[in-house]
Amino acid sequence: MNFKCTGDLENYLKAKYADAKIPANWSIPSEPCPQGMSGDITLNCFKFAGIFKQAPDKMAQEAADFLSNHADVEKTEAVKGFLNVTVKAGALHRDSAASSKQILDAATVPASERRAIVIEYSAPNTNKPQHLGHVRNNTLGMSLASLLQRVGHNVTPVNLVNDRGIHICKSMIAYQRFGRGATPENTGVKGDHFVGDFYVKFNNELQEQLSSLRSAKPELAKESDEDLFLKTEIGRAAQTMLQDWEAGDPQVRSLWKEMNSWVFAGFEETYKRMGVTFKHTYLESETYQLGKDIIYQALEKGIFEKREDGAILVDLGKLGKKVLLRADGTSVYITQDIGTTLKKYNDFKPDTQIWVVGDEQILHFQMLFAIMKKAGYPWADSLYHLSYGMVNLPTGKMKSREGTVVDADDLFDEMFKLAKDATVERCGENVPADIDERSEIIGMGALKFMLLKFNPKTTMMFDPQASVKFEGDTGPYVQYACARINSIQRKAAERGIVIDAASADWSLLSSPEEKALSVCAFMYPEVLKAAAKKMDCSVIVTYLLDLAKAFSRFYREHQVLNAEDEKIRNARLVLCCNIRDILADGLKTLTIGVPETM
RNA sequence: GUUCCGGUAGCUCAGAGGAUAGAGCAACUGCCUUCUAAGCAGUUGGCCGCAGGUUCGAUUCCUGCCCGGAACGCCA
Repeated sequence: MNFKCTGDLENYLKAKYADAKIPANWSIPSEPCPQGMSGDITLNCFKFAGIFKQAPDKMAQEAADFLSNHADVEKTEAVKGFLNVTVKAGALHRDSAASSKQILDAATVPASERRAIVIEYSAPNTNKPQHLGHVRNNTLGMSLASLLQRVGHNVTPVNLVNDRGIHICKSMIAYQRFGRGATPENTGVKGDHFVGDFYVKFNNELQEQLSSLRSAKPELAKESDEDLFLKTEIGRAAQTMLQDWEAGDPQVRSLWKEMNSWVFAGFEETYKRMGVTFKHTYLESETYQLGKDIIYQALEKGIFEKREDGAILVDLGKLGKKVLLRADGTSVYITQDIGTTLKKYNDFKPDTQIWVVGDEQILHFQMLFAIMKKAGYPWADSLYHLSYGMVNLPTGKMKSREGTVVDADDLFDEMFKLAKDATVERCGENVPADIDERSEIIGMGALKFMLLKFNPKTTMMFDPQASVKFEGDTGPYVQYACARINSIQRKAAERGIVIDAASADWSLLSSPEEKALSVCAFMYPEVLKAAAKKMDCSVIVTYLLDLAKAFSRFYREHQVLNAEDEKIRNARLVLCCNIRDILADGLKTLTIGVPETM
């Protein structure tokens, strides 16, 4: 999308400087004119004066000369290398917010740039329920998948559940000892929490055995918990169970299946509440064997090496050496990732694979990609780790030992309650029938929006106190702008007012607030595409706040339904509905809903 | 020790080789007989970690240093 006047300027410059080397798909980007400057849009001539071998200020002057004679332009003002352009209201709105469809359609990449993308996120362990860290992962993953899909890519979101390993055995051992036939059904406890409680019980018992061990054998007192793990009775029991699991012991497998099924049922509820869906869920228990196969094949080809003790490892040069299989042939963490990566490739033949995983695993993924490359998969170059920072609390890191872990389900409940309280307070006695649905949309919207506000790389601080506020730069602020427009539209319908986009007279909307609103709307396609390119939804969050703010200023200054006359009223109604469409599209892209009223 | 990420307003965070560095929160001041005050307007608040370098121009790029975080497991 472009303004007609700047498009004409482009053609003018191209014709005038016929021998200039103009980049393919070049166009003059229009930016909103900064506060305090006189103009609607700004052309930054520093950016393109070089193409025409002109000094920026001369370029700006030349563009000013051309544009000041353009039918759409009211006035120009060249300041150094910047050109501030005041566009006539009719042309400004016509080229921007006049059609939300045109704006929304422009927010897609050309067919030649569309890719098939597999994006893996969430990747929980099945030994305990999800917490705030997972919520950030889920939110980043689902929003990124949604964004990439929105701009035209073919996206396959997948989950990889870490459903085997020592951590699950810990919960299983504790259940065998302390479970007494309890189930999520007969206790009414959500399945993932139920299993997680036994994980805690295991650790409590382990701590007791560790301290008895340390007091019995003072020479061991200084050794770490990890080093002493196998010296405890319960630690050995867990280890034995893991070996039994790998050996396929039917009883162990049966308990494992049952406890995992409880966890899956619990996760399903959490996912449903967040709106998380996957095209496919991989289980580590089903992919680690493939990883082993790949490793043995590469070993035969001499790509990987076998150490004297039988362990298989690979030399990754700068990244160091990495063990891929232990001496006893059992797999390590990266083994299953090797298998899963190939399986995902075979299943979906993507152009690229993305992993949404925390930044503490940067080296892990560098190694994984290097291993895939070494193993001979040419597509290894297209693999991408979207790493994100941890979530801290005002008190510091979340620590399960100190009980500061913020549980996902609790958090959702809290956000819901806050939204509901706020809504009830506003409604007074007329509590609407859909209060619960509405509160869920607002509460979950506030949470997701807050998590997406930070760019993914940022180690962010989550302040539960501050998060309870739905004022300022929040999801509800943007939802509120939509709800107000919805309300206007409803009232227009009640009064029998027909909104006629085709006959809107845009020249009537010449106030600064109206023009700023349209200029901001104009930016939407570029914002979405830039966000997709950066794989960063915080770009969209910032933009939606800007657009909602522009609307709030407009709303304060101008009457819509009670406008001076019917023509102005109609144009403003069209403008408002189109802004609402963009806001709603942006929120939807972030997987955030919009309540009809607030 | 090596590598990576960060250091911008009291707090949480944007920004970006270019105009006067922004927003929210917090503090203070106004605005609800008018389409929803989850709102709007305003005031206060900045050696953009420090020192060099490149450039017409650096808070942004480069180098060094200081501070904070992370990774460097046959844990996941």
